[in-house]
Amino acid sequence: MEAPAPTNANRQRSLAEKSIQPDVATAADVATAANVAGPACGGGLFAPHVSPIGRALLGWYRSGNRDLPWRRTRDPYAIWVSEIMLQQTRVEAVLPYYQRFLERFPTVEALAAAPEQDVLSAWSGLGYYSRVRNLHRAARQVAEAGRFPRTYDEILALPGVGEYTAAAIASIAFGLPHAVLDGNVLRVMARLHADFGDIGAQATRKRLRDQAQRDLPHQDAGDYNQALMELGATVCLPRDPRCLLCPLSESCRARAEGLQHQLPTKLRRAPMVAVETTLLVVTRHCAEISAKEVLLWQRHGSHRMSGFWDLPEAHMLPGAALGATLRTFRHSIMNHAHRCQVMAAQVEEAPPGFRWIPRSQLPHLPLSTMTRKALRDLLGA
DNA sequence: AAGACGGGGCC
DNA sequence: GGCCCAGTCTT
Repeated sequence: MEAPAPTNANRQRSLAEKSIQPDVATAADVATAANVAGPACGGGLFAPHVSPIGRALLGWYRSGNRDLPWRRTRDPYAIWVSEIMLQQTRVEAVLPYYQRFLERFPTVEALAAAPEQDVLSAWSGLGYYSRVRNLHRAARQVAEAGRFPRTYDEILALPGVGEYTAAAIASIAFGLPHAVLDGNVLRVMARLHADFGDIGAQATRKRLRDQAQRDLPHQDAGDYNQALMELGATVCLPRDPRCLLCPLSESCRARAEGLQHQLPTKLRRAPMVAVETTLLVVTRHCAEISAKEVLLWQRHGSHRMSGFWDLPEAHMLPGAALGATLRTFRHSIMNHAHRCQVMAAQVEEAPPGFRWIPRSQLPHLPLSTMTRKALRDLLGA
């Protein structure tokens, strides 16, 4: 019982928002409308109508789900942070970052007040760094406004918050009846309804979102959404659907026809591009501070990974004296497969745009993972 | 509608 | 090496 029953005010607000929902009226809508119209029903004396699928899903979810830190809070800020981190990122990858980030920036005001470099540094390694820049911007907006947005439309208006995240925050933090549509829900819905449409196409996504919305129990929107995602993450797996463990197997059309392995349909995909990269580790010993320094440059502007520090590539320092090859490694970024060669090098002085960074500073800087790999030996103790 | 945007884990 | 992941924003 971690989630308190939605208040009557919540239900009123939900109804008011129905107009922005593209779905058609369903039995669940009618049931909710009846509850709001009638006397307040405390303690679930008059249980609203819940579809068989919604009931099965909630029963399964509540009988045991993963104990995740963002499921232990009702703080909209904490839930918001978790949802941004979880965009295109696995739960296991998020866990170590989430706790640390919230300890460092425990409130939206703390995040708003923090310098950009600190925020980037706390996100460093998680990827998709525009997420954290938008999160930071949004935190400043919220702090400025003095209140956290409380409707789907207000939440959606925050930078970095799209339809998925707005529905997730609205339902999980505020109990509003908005179905989420993420990769998990897409897969579960495509199988459940044996829908062979390309899940990258808008028409298919709208169809599947409507299906998810149709079975959403308006009193338990947050748990329903999390149950659907939990099902996709632990049972309705991409390659190996565990239909024998699935609470929806009786209702699943793909399962009935033995098509679960052929769904969902995904069409487009960018071809990989091979890239040869030579990174230079240029060091010097600074007598003044009696420390080893390394030559780095910082990305600026609206380009990718703005604010991050990088090693120079060989073509950036045509005058450098190249030394030994320190190591080689592979690193893939999106559809670019880098083969990286790390070489020692020397320069007379730092060229324009470059700075000498003391080795002790490295752990506190925003560094891409490719740079971390190249600097492994200098980053260690 | 198509591209860009990180990184890691799995086969 | 390809696929997938609690997506969003910009052309």
